Amino acid sequence: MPKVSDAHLTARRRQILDAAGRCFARDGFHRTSMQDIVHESGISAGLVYRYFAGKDEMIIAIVNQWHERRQALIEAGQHATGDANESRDLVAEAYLDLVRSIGQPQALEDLRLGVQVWAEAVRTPAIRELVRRGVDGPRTTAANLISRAQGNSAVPADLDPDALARILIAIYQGLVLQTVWDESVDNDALVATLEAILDMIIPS
Amino acid sequence: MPKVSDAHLTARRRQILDAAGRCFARDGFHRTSMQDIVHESGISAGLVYRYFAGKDEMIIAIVNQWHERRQALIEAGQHATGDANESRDLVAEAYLDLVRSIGQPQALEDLRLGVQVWAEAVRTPAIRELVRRGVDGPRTTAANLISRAQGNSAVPADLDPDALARILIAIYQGLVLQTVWDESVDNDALVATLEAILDMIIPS
DNA sequence: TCTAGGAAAGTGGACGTTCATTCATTAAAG
DNA sequence: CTTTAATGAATGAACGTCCACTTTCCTAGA
Repeated sequence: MPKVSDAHLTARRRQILDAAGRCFARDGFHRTSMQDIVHESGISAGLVYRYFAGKDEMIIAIVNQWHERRQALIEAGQHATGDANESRDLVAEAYLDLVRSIGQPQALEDLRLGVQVWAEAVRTPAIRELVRRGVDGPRTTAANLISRAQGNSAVPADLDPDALARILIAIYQGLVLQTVWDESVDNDALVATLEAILDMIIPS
Repeated sequence: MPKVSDAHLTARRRQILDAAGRCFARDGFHRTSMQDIVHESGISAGLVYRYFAGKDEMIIAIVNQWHERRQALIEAGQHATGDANESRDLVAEAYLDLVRSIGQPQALEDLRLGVQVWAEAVRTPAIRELVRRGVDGPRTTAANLISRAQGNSAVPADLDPDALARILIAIYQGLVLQTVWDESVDNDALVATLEAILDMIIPS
């Protein structure tokens, strides 16, 4: 059948999604018009609707893509050992790497997009579910690790594993906000201090 | 001059602002139409423009109001001692009270609004300045307190005061996000765990 | 190897709707 | 009776989406 290659189709889809991502990061989901995305992508208006049913579907796709990237970032930090029973040091280092990545200039656009996703999750149930699922995995992993460490008496027993996991994630989220508002935040100092704190409450 | 009382004017202004706040918390700034606010407030469209030059000015007013409320919340937690040189326990308790307030059901709408403010700050320079200013005060206060505590050797010297202050604020911000996404988050466990952590890194 | 035909890729102006804002007008207060 | 508060239909711009149309590419028949 006369079609174009599959590679071309996925490339076009990515072309649109990348443009949409840039627009959404810059202006938010609802201050970005379809025309904006059309201009940014260099593609005609009509064609966009061959790849996405509408703006809402594009937003969902962007949110999915964002969480996939986040997941990849977390897994990359674990140095690809493939070990399901991660050690404390491995997970802690992956966490610190994640916090370190906040300070990289090339990550800024991605972080800005993330903040828009977080705000949209407040309003749209489908996106809220995606965000929750994206956070659930890392949280459960961390909580299990902390729980195990408590068994070894390495972590004080009065710390609730799930609560502590939530707090660690909260630190990441809050630092993303502060960095996005003020690029001059000293990320190195944050990481060093966070490392010191981790050593105090979850010694290896 | 034939006018209505000043009290009436400020009441009307608040009537509009309250309605706008409810709409913005529910739908975000840019999915809320002026018609929505008009309906929610029970006031005619034209009258709104006697009190606010336009939608943008209303958003600014809402952001200001939000930070004033936050400031009041923080000061209320310090039990009105009026002491400029706050003690560690006083500030720590104010901080924990602030985190505790996240769990109060009647605060949810306010938190949802806050998340919208944070996202808008990414895009709009004027709002970003307001948000930064709102965070700067508490951060400086906390950093100074930590710095003083380090002088007394109560806090490890390898913790950067400003970084630690940022992390504490980040915890608040992240927990707001998580609570807004999932009301069933166990706030009591969070506060208890956070209290234990505070005792470890900033002993009194 | 060449070419006609069909199917999908791609275009961009048109469409109905919704938006923020205005203004001619009425109601009410002093 | 003058001044201001208050109304809400009107306005034009901008929005998301659609669709009639053109271009491009693959296949089939010679």
